[in-house]
Amino acid sequence: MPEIKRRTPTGAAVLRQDLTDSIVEAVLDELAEKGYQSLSMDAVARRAGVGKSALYRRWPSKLEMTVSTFAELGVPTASIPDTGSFRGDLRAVLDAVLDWLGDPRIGPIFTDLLGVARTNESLARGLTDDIAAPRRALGMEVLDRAVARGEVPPDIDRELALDVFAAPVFWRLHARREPVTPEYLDQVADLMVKAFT
Amino acid sequence: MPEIKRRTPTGAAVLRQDLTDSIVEAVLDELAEKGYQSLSMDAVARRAGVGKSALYRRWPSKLEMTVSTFAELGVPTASIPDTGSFRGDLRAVLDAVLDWLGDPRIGPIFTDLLGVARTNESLARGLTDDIAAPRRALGMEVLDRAVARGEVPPDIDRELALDVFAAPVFWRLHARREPVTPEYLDQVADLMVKAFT
DNA sequence: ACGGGTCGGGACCGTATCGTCCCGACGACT
DNA sequence: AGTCGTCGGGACGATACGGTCCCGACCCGT
Repeated sequence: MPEIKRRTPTGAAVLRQDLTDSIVEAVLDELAEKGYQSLSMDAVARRAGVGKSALYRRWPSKLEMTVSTFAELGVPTASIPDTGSFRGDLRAVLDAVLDWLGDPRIGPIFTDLLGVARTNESLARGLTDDIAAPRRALGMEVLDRAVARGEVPPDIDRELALDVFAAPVFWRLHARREPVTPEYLDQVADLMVKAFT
Repeated sequence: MPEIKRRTPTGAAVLRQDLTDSIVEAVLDELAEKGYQSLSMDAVARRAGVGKSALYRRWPSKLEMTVSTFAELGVPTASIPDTGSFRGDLRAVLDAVLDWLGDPRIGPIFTDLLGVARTNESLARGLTDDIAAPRRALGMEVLDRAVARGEVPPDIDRELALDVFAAPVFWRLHARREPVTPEYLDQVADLMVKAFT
């Protein structure tokens, strides 16, 4: 008696977007749980409920799959609304940073990939170009507005300013592993306003 | 004709310190080059010029070897000298941070282990207790002195202050992968003085 | 003099992983 | 109606790695 193969109808002569989506989700979940190095292609396929072939039809390797998957997390960067004051804008920036780095998937993945990027140039470039750059652009707008309002001197070092905005949140969250509260962000905002105006 | 074994005289009934030392160096080198996950016990043994047995005579596993090795990097924490002013002390703190995080071996290893610590509680505790805590204590002294001098209000949030001291250096160096210059530290110090006094 | 523990070296085992290949079933486009 | 490329599934190969074990050589303290 032959083995009965029971399987739902599938596929056509084109990559199915819904499968691509669920693979991407599976990659992010695995990445968040295990980290890049411990992420296994079999586990991703299992989690996504697809065959391993489906993975290799889309990406040539684990690395390219990871990079391109994570890079898409960089896309949804909404502009920071003009709150009318530097203090208000800055606080909104900090919230946005926390939304991102504090996300239970994104934060850990980012921290993990930071370590991997060290020995992987293409991943490092992905982080810088696809992730960091668009976000820094948002902060830059805020600084420009503050200067235009006359709240901040025009000669400040913008790069430095962006560094000190984001760095404490990351540091506290993922290096010190302590929670970041709204009160913490309030304090950071107060400090920065004092430092930059 | 039997194989001729040529080997320098070795060992006695006690662990040889010189071997332990060269193993530790090999671990740090491998860690800096490959990261924890890609560090192989065979590679460490080869690099140190010892047998793999020598490793397992000293530590029960790769993880314990790594943690205890890296923890020793936390030892040499010289106190920050009293420069007479908050600005001066703070600048010295920033230099110390850069000395540590900017070290070509320590910085990369730290960044790497940050990612690994995420899924490894004992390594996370090692980082916090053996590495972070003693260093934060140094910064705390500086804050105490500044308060005693009357340069800084006594009610500031010390934890927050320490965060914003160290975070920018790490962020710039290992997240953004941009160099940190003395001028950069000068600017950070200026900002912090303005923010905290 | 001797025994216990270390030395380098290497064989070995179990396991995990990436990536390839093949299969029968299937569906959209020509 | 046919063709082409996808679908899940699984077998497979090659490789690498952590950890264990054993060996003969060696030396220090007793």
